Amino acid sequence: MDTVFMGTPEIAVPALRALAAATTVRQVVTQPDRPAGRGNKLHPPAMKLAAQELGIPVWQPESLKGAEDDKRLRADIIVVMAYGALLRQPLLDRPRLGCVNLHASLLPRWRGASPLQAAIRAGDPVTGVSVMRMVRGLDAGPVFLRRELPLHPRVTLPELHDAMAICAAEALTEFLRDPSRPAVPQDEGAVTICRKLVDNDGQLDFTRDALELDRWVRAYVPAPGCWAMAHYATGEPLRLRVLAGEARDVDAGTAGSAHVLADALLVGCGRGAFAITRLQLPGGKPLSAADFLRGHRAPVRLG
RNA sequence: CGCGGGGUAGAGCAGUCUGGUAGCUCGUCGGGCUCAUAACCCGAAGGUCGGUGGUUCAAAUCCAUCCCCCGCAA
Repeated sequence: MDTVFMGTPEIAVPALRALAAATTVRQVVTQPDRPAGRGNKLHPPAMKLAAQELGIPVWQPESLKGAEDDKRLRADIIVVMAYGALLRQPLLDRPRLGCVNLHASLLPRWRGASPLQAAIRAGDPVTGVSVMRMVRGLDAGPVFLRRELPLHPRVTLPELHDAMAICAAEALTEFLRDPSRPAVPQDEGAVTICRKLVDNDGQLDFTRDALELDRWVRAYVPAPGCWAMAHYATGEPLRLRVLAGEARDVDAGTAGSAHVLADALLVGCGRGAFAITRLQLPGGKPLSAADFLRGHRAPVRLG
């Protein structure tokens, strides 16, 4: 069977390997090299490097507009995961067995751009991968199969990311055993949406329950990252990046009031207290709270 | 040439503007106190101040250049 894989970031790489193991991948389509990082140098997407390693031709079109007839997209199935652009109807209609999307949630829960973060932040006990037929509309197609992935109580985004990448590869392998299987429409009444996250989504609100802060930090590290303004008795406030922490069942006063512990910066919350155990200052490296408190004065309030 | 922050003892920092004996907190080591301790007291070791060149009687500090780290924007 001839296939085409479309995807861009690291999380989709194992799925490409799974596809290459089960079919003949004629073409990998990924986003063009983009200026990124310090100095705005061009960086190739992770998928490009993986495809080159596998000896698969790479195509990086700026746009797929009018590319429906391109012979590089000739395939029995096109598999898409985190490609980074919408596919138009003529392309969706083209492959004999259709276009198949791998999505990192148990649809219809968490349609959209940040399903991993959404699952951790919501405290979902289980998430997973959905394999679906692509249709017009955001992650709205009928689902061929789901593969579950339990969420450990203290899981962080990078851990879930890596597990999800493997899970997606396994789900794709399972799907390829019978690509003609029936697909079940999603329950539109159960749809939840997670939009693309921006920097402001990471500003911690200490009037919330400490348990939510706990999930919030685990869900957003390292991107978009959680942060809070640190206010001092004197001087300018600083923006603190909060890299790790945990809810503690102690009384730490009003929401936002800060206290120095041996191993943490304890902040009062709307309910309970949140212990920041790892953080980063502007321009600095990540520090344990203990290291931070050694060389810096302690803030009196966060928020 | 996208914007900005930083490199000083094992760790985290101050000192740099205004050149003139290398400092703070913690850790480490030794000793003391204690039923005991991450507590407290006394003492010690540990740094070519990121590299190179320049200015100067004198450079962590001023100038030039290079290397490395971090954040933002994309």
